[in-house]
Amino acid sequence: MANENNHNPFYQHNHHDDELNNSNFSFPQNFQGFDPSSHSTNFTDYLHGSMDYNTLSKAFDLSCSSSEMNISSIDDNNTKKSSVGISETLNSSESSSSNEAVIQEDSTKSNKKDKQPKLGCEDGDDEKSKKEKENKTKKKEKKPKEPRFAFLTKSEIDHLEDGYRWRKYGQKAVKNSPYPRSYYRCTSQKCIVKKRVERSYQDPTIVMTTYEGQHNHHCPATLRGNASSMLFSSPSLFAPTSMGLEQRLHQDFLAQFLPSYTQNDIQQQMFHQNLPQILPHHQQQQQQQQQQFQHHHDYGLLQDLLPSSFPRKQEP
DNA sequence: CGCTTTTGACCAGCGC
DNA sequence: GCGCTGGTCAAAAGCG
Repeated sequence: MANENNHNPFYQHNHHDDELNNSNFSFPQNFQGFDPSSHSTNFTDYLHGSMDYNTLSKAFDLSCSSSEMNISSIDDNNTKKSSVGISETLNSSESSSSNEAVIQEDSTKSNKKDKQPKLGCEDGDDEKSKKEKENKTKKKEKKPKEPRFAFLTKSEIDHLEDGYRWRKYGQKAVKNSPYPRSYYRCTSQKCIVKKRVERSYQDPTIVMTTYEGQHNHHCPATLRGNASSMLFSSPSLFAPTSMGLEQRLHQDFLAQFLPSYTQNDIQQQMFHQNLPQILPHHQQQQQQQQQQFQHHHDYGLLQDLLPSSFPRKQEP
């Protein structure tokens, strides 16, 4: 890979800029569970902050047929980078033809693993062989992956409130990390959105939240005018331009927001301004969370995770 | 009682 | 084919 930023573990620039989705970034090396050497990701999947997925989807105009952003589309046929690539978003097959219908939301086909109940435990070889046959036939149908967004959040709380209700359905130990990864599913009926939460083992103050899929319902806490949507409604960022996505993110998102907002600032805005009014039953929890957010403006660590060319917060 | 969390088992995909 | 790992299931336990 041609890379003019080899010195920076975070940044991988792809010079083949004819497709937006070639703007690849890797995860910081210090984030376990996302080995940057094997999991490349699009920067658009890797926004810093704690916006919920739908907000982002809207903000990025990430409708399934969006021809503009082409966010995180990676051809499943020719990537196969790893089994866990955080940004390996589906979009099987059609990518050669470009900008259209990029991120397909093929959840109907997808859930082959959601699943065969393993009812009636092992009735013998017949059952087993049946299952094996079924599995073989199913193996050929590749499960399209939902688009994913990952967030780094500096917080002492693993499971951050985002307005949706989640049910934890699994937890796994992360290789080489003392911190487990938790798996959550949206509790809303028929909503297939999932999220994973894990903590960096090198900087335990950083929580990585990965959203997968799109909510098919409104946020239980209808976040009117919340900070996240305000932040992401920047016309300059989301208006179609001839500028590459990476550049736009670079110039607009980071230049506008990061220098003036630490991640904690953003989160605190969200929680302070919106959620307590909308989620009275969660108020106590919110307040507890707010208290646990650190109020310092230690931006250094996050800066370290950013590409070296990104604008930096000015020291006073 | 209903919902959520915990946790061991299971499954699928990938690399060797 | 085998082993490893990530992801998911589902029974049991916990909780309000």
